[in-house]
Amino acid sequence: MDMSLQSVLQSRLAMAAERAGIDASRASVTPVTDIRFGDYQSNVAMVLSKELKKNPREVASSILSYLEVQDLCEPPTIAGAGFINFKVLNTALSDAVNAIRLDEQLGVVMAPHSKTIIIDFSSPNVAKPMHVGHIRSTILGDSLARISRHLGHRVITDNHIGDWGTQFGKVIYGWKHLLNREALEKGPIAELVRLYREVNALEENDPSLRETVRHELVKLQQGDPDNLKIWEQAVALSWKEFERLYGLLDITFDERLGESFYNDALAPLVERLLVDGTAEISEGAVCIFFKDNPALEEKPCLIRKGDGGFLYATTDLATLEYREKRWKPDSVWYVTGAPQQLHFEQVFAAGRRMGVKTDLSHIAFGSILGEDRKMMKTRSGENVELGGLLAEAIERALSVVAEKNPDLPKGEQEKIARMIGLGAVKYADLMQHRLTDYVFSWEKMLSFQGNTAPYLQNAYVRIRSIFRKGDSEGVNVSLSPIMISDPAERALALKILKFGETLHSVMEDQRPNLLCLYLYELADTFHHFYEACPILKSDGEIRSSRLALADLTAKVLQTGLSLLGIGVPERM
RNA sequence: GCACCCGUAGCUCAAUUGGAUAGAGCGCUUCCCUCCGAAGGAAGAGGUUGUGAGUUCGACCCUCGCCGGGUGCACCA
Repeated sequence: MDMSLQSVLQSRLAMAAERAGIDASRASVTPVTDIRFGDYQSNVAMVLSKELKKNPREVASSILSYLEVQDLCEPPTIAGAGFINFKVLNTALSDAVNAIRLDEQLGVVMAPHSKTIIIDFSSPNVAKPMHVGHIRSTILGDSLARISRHLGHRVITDNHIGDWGTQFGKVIYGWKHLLNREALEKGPIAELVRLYREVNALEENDPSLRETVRHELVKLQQGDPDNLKIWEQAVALSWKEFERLYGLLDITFDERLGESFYNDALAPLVERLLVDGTAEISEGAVCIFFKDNPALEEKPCLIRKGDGGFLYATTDLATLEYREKRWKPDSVWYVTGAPQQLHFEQVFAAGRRMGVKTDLSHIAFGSILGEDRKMMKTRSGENVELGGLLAEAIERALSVVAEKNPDLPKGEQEKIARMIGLGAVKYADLMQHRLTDYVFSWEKMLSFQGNTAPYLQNAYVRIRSIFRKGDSEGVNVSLSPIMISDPAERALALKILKFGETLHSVMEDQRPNLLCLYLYELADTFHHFYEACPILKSDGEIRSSRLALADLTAKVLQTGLSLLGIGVPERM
């Protein structure tokens, strides 16, 4: 499968335009906005009429006079201001859907140039629990990685965890004086957090302690063996808990190079930039100024503090250099929240100053809000922990499954509940435009109605149940060629053909919400088909054709959801 | 003060990147289970796309000015 129906029409149109002596490079064909106009439409004539200084309808008609598509559709028409409309023949539509059925990629065309893309996401902090703040980065980053890979790109996912912060002064002091071994084994991160808080409180009461705690941090940074050992254990214990959550979410990383990995590179990097004149000292700090960039003119990028310490940006630049050298990427995507935009503008500008040519993107996203429309927090004002949140999602899903399907064995109910609960959390996040803040609502994300994961999973389950039913009743459920004739079949077939294009449009702006929208429309279109066209109750070729169409729909649903990191159960 | 993001139906959000009469879900009003899962479907009400100009065949989308909300802005990450 190398050409979709849409792209065939597009290239025919381009050929016709060329013969008409018109620049054909921008000839594009898209699905119609309204079924009354046919199946596909093109607005080339209107786009080009401006520069040709001709009437758009005239341009359209001159293109049409050279257009040969009689094997694919009815004679194209000119409508409105100069749209060219296509109504695909049932035979051509049937052929196109049958081709997709036999294609492992379901009609998805590989990206013409495979790129190396590094995706930097999730990045929790050691000795702290993962919380809602990490949800979007983790889910969005994972989905983008899956989609990029599916389109044939070489993807490197890297979890740049915060394993080298100032918090370690407190953690180490606490470890030495206040550690509860038993608690550490039961819940490592909870115990590390307790140590951190307790030391914090002690410092409040006894400011003289502050110096001692700071000294523990300095010792760590200077390589003190005892402190290093404590640090290593804290990192390892934290990783264990992170991995449990990633396992639950079915998310993996190719690399896990945290901030500490770049420690040794920081001092030489700053020195080098000072020597070659990229950076300069200002008010005691080492800065990179951007005098040629009006937006950043007064926003220098600080890479070393007055006291000699390094900053967030320093590590990011060292990381960027390392990645350049090791992977020679075409793109690096940083999946972090919108508030960090200025920071990345500075880092990217500094990177370019250092000669980095790679395409660097900040894949920004909005915040998760509580029902009160303020940043989501617990009642006591703390961050909501991811582990607890996922557990609650599964628990809520389980009670729904147990209620609706009490006959299923307990073990299967739990398995299904995991898919529904985790799918709901992921989908609620991904279905929205990434830049808008979104309001977290259990009720909405777990609803079986509307644009939710459970609704889509249910559409899949419903199709599977047709086959189970057919099997049990001895109906022949073998699949034979799809023959499109009914309007509901046409609509479903056209929607299925749109799958590949949708994935490419997601990549244009890193927006999985377009895939969510597509899958929802697909499920919706299937339900129309399901109402209008009896499947098991029809006979012969029509039944096997409709079964095949339903089966193909299920495959696209399953594949699409898997690209969002969401699984489908066989029943629910 | 400056910069960035966002203002779309009562609520939560879309809109194929400048295309045809701005679409869904929730909620509301009516219908449809002797019929493949009603966990579904059909129909209806609901809009000056914050606001005022501009650009053009055509604007939710692009430009400029306002209004309202959020976030960030030199030694945290």
